[in-house]
Amino acid sequence: MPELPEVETTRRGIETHLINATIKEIIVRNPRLRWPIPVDLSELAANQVILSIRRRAKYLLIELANGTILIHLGMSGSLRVLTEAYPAEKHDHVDLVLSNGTRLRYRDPRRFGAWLWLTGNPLLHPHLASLGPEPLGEQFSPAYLASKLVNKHTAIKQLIMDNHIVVGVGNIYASESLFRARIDPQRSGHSLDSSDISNLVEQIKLTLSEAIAAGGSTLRDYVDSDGKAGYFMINSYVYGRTGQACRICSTPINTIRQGQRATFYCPQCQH
DNA sequence: GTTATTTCCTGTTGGC
DNA sequence: TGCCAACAGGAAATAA
Repeated sequence: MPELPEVETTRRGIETHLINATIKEIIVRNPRLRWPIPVDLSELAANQVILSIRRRAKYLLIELANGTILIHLGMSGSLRVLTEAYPAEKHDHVDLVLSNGTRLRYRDPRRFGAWLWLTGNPLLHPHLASLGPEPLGEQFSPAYLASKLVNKHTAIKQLIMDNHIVVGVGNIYASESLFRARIDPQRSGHSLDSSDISNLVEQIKLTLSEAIAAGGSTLRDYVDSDGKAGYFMINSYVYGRTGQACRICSTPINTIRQGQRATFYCPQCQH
């Protein structure tokens, strides 16, 4: 399931193939994603030069002179670059075709993703305007997080997954970061002291940075790959390790549900 | 304003 | 072997 590191790795992987290229057409085989793909997407984008490929939270932004294509991978989406003909398979819903024949192919079995057309400043679009800061940016600091935790009785796990507070921390990295910071995911936001908060901010940044670095080395090939492009997983401390021994203290890892989501933690290490 | 719940979708897994 | 329920999950939409 693509989290921020996967999206950033994807951005880097496709950027070199798309930047400054001209779009010939966009072939939509199935428009039924999270929202319908605009019927006129292809004619809007045709003959436009790709100026940049940026990322905001888990959204990818393909910027053209007359607008922006916004892509979200949902939870099962992936993008590949094809430099030669390759038959589309069942869940290959979209091809963005360049004038040189190269294709950006979108696959998404669960169709939780999105392809939308934005005009004007994409960062002001309703989907992006109310998002919190990027976790790897300077704006996401201990002082900032502390300001967001005042009077918050919600569990810290759910707070760091709230896009209004900080973006890009999904279910996997929320559990991992809290383990690495030795913080019990069930603690309420306001119960964290400044030391906890500094530690948590640092571990979120480190965990995500390491995953991006790992993704760059393990998934460098986004060209003509055989369909597995997109996902990778860090060697987790707690995620998915229910009942297995904690890598630090050997206590069995525990699972609970918070807000309909699985949370994994070590009851011995995390307080 | 804040917080909790529901919804979107389908491939995979486990129980019977 | 087949059937079916449960599960996974980001984030918008809706409810409380």
